[in-house]
Amino acid sequence: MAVEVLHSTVLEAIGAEITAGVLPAGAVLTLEQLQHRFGVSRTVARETMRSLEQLGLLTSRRRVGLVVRPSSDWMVFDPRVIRWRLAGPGRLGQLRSLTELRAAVEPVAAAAAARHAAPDEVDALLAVTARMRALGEAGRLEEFLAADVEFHALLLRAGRNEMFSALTEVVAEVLAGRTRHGLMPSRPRPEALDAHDAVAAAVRSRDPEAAERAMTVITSEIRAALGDLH
Amino acid sequence: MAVEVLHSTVLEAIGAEITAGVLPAGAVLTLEQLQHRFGVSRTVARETMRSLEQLGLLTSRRRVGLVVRPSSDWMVFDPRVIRWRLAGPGRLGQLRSLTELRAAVEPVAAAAAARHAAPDEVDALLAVTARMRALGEAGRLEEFLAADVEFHALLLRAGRNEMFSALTEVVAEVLAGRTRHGLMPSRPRPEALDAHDAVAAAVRSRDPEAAERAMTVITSEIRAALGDLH
DNA sequence: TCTGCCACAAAGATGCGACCTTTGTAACCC
DNA sequence: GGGTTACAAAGGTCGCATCTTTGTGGCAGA
Repeated sequence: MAVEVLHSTVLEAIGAEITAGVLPAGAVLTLEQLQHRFGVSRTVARETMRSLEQLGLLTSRRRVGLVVRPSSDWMVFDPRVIRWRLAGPGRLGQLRSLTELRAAVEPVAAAAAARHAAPDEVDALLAVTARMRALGEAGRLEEFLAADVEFHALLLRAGRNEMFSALTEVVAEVLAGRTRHGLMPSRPRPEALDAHDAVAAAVRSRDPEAAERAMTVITSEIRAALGDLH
Repeated sequence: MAVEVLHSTVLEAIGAEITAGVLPAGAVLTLEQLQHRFGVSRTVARETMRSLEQLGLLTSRRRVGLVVRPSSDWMVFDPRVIRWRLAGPGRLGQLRSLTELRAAVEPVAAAAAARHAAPDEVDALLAVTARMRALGEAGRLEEFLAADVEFHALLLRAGRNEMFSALTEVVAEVLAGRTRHGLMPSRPRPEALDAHDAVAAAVRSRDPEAAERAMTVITSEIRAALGDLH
């Protein structure tokens, strides 16, 4: 029997319920409820509670129980929270927020990459853009997505800023969520492919301003695709 | 006796040690060690482990123990991790990363605020800038810091983007860290005060571009103060 | 001697039930 | 009516027991 995933099972269930709004802010749970509902021991219930507490989804108060916190307190940068929200009803709003964040960070990260990327990172970047073009033109969306994620991950890491690097998972979730929820054209637009090439080229020629501009093209296009008011 | 902070006591201790590098990546702890070292029960040790695991500071593996993870896996957006790192040896590097992040996000957030701020938020923003000026010119750094934090918090929230809002704590930690670690002038520079006023004014007149420009002045000044190469 | 398989033990994962501490609340007294 | 007190509910901590996984060393065979 898969005895070991108990904690994460409960965590996933409750986490999804809270982020989806099934358990609204102010709702109260108790450890005992968790124990009975999932048939787990107090130990597991407590660990789950701690996890949820860390994610800002609830607070535990003596004599009261586990109180669900308002969404403004959630740790929205946590990949799990992002995944839950992208899977729930607030999907579009979440995608919009994340896209706006990307639009802010990625151009600056691209500029940083142009300054700090190591030679092998530049090579990798160029290789990925070539792969993206091939896969994109072939209409192999699944693999294109993977290459796209790799491109942005490489770029974020190349900037030598741990905060930017940490956004890799966020960007990956956004890209995957966009594809999964049918917000992508059946075939990547040539302009998008060109823009990715331009970013890689700017990084190779160590031109931060050009990298920033090229990345802005990508992000603003995505914003437009989401129907952002701008 | 304050019996209830056990969990957070252990968490703070181990978290600080890992982020400070006292416990390097690959170091191994066991639950039993934690129990003995802090005189706590297995329950508390386990909850602490889960917390640290969530923060990406370690992973637990059967038959091995609790293995410290490399810094690239840490959840560097978590306020606790940020605080620990700002208190440890990596302080300056951390401050630089965070500042670069702010430089990327805050101008865009300011533009968003100019688009979406509610009237009472505009009022609050103007009130805070006035307060900042008064406190700054009076040299009351402690209270100035609080007002500064409030200014940026208001602005980030006014943009109606939960991801930006979530960075409030990050910015607060940076500002507090800067003051605490003596990286602030004994009296805020007039240019900085003017720039804050300009941001608030741009938000009031609903001018996103002006807000973005004014905020860029603030962030690039801070970057310069940190000796960033740009 | 080298290779591969197996048994053992270490350490986490889960479960139980007990007792302690805090704190909301309602009954009670002035 | 207001303040005080006693009760109980729910989390906080503890210790121990059992189960499961998995690294490792030893033994056997080639």
